[in-house]
Amino acid sequence: MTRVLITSALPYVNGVKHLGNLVGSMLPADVFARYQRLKLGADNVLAICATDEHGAPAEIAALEEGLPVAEYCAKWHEVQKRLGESFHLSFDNFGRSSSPQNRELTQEFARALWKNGFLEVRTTRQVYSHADKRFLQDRFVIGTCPHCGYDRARGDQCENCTRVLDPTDLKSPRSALSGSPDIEVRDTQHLFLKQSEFSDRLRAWISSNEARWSPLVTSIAFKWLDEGLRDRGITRDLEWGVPVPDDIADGALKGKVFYVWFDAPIEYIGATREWADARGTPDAWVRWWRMPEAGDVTYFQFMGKDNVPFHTVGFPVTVLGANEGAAHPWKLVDVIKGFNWLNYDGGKFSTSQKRGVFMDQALELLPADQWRWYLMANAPEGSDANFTWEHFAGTVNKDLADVLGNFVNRILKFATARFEGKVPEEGAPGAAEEELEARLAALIASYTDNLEAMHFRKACADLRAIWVAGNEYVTVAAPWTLIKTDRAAAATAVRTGINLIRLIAHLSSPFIPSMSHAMLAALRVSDSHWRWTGDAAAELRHIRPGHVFDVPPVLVRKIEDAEIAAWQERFGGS
RNA sequence: GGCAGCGUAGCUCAGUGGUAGAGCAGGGGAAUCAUAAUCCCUUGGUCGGGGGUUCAAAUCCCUCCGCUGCUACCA
Repeated sequence: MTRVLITSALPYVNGVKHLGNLVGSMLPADVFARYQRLKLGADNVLAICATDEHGAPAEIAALEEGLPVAEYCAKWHEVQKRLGESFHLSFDNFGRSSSPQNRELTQEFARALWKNGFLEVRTTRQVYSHADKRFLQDRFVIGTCPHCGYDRARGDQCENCTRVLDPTDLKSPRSALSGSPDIEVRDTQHLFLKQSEFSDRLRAWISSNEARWSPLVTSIAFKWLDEGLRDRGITRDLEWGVPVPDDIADGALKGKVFYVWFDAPIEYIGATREWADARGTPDAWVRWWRMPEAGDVTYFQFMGKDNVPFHTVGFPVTVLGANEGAAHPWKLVDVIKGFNWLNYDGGKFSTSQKRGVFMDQALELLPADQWRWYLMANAPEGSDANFTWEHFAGTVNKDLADVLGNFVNRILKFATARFEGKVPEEGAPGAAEEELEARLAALIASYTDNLEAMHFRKACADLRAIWVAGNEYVTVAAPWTLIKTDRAAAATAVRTGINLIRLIAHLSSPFIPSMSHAMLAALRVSDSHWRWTGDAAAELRHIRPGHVFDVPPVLVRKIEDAEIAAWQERFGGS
């Protein structure tokens, strides 16, 4: 038996995520997980996500909201978890990087790296603010740019002249948090991960995956390797995070925490442990993550391109370094799927500027499936993609309402009017049905291949072609004409059409699970236990004559021009 | 500044050496079961400009223009 492990890049806990965040990792991970469950069975698939909760941004956002940081994170974790469920994201666990399980694992990884000699203590100089009683990250120090004189330049880069800066370059520096000039440069000690020692191994590993990963992922990874890996600080002078254990460096880093980027990917494992603990099988995580128990697992990671360096360099170094001399090495990722950006009407989605459409707002407008379909059919796979309201409405109306929704409606209404709401038994499949079966077999094969390759746009095009093939069949079979002269032939067309709805509902379920469920419910057919198949002929004979069904309300209502205009107005698109 | 990616039909995008493709929009036809929803056919592009390699270039190389991202303390 083969098993599949899927992780989505962790959304930062800092507020509601926008559609760009959704389509860049969580949504495709869910679609892929749903497909794999249909193929392998739910027990052989594990899909993991979590909120990424540590780091200075969470601390500062909590201050702004007037909440203790732990409460702040708990609150926004719940919000994100609920929104994910509302989007039908079917993660086996949506965890928290601040969990005790992740704390334990992060410390375990750090101890292994320390023991293996891949961590060292270095002294760095950092800005400390007396007023804020904390060390400031470079970008939280502001002052006058020495190059252009801009008086609100940040310590990492001047936004005015774009030059890269060091905080000590700034004239009249002050804290961006309190505005206080009472700051000083202090020595502080940090743990550094010796990434540079892994260059050759990483290059060989990435090269070996070049054929399977996309150019987006490999080109970013090679870029970092070509520029030369630098050792990376993995601790921070913060309160909120996983504490550095005292048994590393003889307690020299007491009171410091690990950098959010060190503990966040470890939460993939942490969230699996949370899952195992919650279901009362605390050892169940081992067979997904430790070799040789996880030898039959293929591990897929989904992420936006900003995350690729951390998943091709940072986390692999953590894993490889901890694995040296280990009896049960950690599972390394097999396939990385990266996404470009989804832009909003020509500009960037922006959390800080509230530009674009956010997950909670989207669901106020339309059901999740409409968004899921649009986003996946136009996923930013090959290059950055662009969201516009007109394109969105056009896609939803044409694909979901006209092609799919109307297909279901026209068959069930006709069958009810002419065959009393039961699957008719007369007639036998003929030329039209054979043609349909052959067409479906070819389309399903292509659809499956594209899902396997995680080519989601192409998979959506195939799925849509399957819906079109359904309409094509109905048009050719024309039961409304046959019913006048050959009731048995009309019955065959109706029976085939109803079975086709069932097959289409199952095939569509990874992308539009709610609509799929509604179709199957109307047919009074169960949506559990169905397995992925290319056997269209058998599927089209599944529902027996005499079976009773319902005509559901319109599956997808069309978006009206007035709504598009109103939404453009409300969200600021053109 | 450096690095990377992109620039293909009105729009959104496939296509990495062998006679330019899909969906939408536009045009024509068929059908009238259905959410006026469908199905078929079809118009439309000197593949950003220029130069080069090749029997052959959207595809490889150079250059210019435009857009985007990254640049290691953003997460």
